[in-house]
Amino acid sequence: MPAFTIATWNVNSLKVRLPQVLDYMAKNTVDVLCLQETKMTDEVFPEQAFIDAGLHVSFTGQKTYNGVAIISKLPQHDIQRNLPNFEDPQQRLITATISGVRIICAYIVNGQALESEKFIYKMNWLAALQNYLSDELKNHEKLALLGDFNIAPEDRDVHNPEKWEGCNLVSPAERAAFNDMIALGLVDSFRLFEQPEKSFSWWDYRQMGFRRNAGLRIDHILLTETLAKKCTACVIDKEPRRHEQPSDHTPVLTTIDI
DNA sequence: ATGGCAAATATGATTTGA
Repeated sequence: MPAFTIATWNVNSLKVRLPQVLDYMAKNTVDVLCLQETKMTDEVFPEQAFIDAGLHVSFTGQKTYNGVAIISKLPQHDIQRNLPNFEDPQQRLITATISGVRIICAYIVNGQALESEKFIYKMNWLAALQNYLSDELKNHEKLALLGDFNIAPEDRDVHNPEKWEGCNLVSPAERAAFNDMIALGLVDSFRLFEQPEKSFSWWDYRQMGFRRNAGLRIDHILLTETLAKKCTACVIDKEPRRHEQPSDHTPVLTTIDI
């Protein structure tokens, strides 16, 4: 059974990070890379750069904010942009089938603060995602949801849980939404394996967050039981975060025998 | 208690992110 590695990376502007993404695909055995926060319209998306590198790509974006893309070594089928059940000007989701695996790439809403309009939007968006997942699972036994969830599922996913208690990204309502996805039968692939203490996928640019390991684990790869059974590894690759001019997020990679 | 960094838009200061 060949190894199939899928990854997620919030690049915080693909314009700035394109060389790093191309370099990453060239130097790593990644079959599928889901990107978030491309921050560009489809008209200016660097599609040709990926094609020239022998890669397949699908994307949906907008000016300044949001935007998602899927990069893959093999062709993509049945590409779907946005949540079909949720009218949304913000470009936050793209789905494709690659090597028989349904890949959902999501940039879940940040939410800003619990009392804000943006938090209401976050919870509504999560409810629509839950419905969408429920539908997709009816048709796809092999499904993976990858992305920036903007949710730290447990206190051990937070560098300083006392200080963060009840805040946006860790609140009970958000964690309940995360657990609703688990209740659909999805598995957090990171927790299938022994992991180092204080493993995070995002670090604040300020106050030397990365050097102090003051981070959060908010980027996740969830798998259906069928894929989880054949999952052999999940790692956070901190190397790109050490790069000059890094994204504030670093890639998470999950390997499955398919 | 506050802002601190980075990117985009715009070309100075504001918004957003998490």
